[in-house]
Amino acid sequence: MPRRQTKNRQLILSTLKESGRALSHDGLTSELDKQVDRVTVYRTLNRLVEDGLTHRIVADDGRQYFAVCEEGCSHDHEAHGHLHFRCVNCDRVECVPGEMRFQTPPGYSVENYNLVLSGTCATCATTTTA
Amino acid sequence: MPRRQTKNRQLILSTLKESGRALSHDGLTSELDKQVDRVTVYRTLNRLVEDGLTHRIVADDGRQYFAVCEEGCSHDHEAHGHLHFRCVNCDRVECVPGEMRFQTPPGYSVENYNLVLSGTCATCATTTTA
DNA sequence: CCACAAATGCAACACGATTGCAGTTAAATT
DNA sequence: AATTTAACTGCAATCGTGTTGCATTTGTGG
Repeated sequence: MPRRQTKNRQLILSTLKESGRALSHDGLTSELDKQVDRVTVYRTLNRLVEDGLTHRIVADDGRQYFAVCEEGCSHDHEAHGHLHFRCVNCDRVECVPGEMRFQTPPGYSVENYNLVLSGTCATCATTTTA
Repeated sequence: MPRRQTKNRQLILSTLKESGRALSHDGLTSELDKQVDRVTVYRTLNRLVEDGLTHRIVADDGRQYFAVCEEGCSHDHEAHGHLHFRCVNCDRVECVPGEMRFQTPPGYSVENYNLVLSGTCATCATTTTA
């Protein structure tokens, strides 16, 4: 039961890669010109995450965003320690440089990170009157 | 249009306080013995967050959890910089001591934090055979 | 005590995400 | 190259979390 190299899989992966940021299903399908079924997109993304080619970010709006794992991404599978920023105005999600330090209580094992900052990005700050 | 001190509000707040951790709507209503309407719980929690008495955590499962603001919680409103840990087994959410350092790109303004680690808590690690 | 707006409860809705299943297709095997 | 088989697709239906509209109830300030 190996994985297949389908058109959709490649299309979705390359779209994510080209975008250079994290896309929601929504944002992804709109870039895909709606040629792929909604469910297929969901399933394909889940497979990509399983395969370690993509990582999943659950943002503070409760939605999932997906981004390709950049080179040198030493973290395994679904676990990613880097920070993300989500603009509440344009809903774009990007990585932000940074690190975090924490002390997990004894006996606890951390398997996944989900670190999302939200606010206004530079583009929206200058564009909007607010 | 001031806020009212209703039975539900006090009940929910005290339940949260007694629990000592962050509860989901689900977990909250089950502790409430189902005497309060679902929607009322949602709305009451949102009000408590607005009033700064409670803070909202969107965990990596996409669900919202609520916890009372402990004393000395200097962060304002909905913004909270502390880390949370969610056990994937029992779904409990707790605060974990720690700090984080990050450099927001110039022009970006951070208004909210959402930092959730997930994994297995000490209790579940010893209880389950896994 | 009374008026008025806040809070409640019910129903209905919105939306993200998943599941079941029949039909399609990549890819391994001969 | 034809065959076979399991992965993948697409459609419909479903689930779960959270919200909204509206009539009714209930605090609370004057």
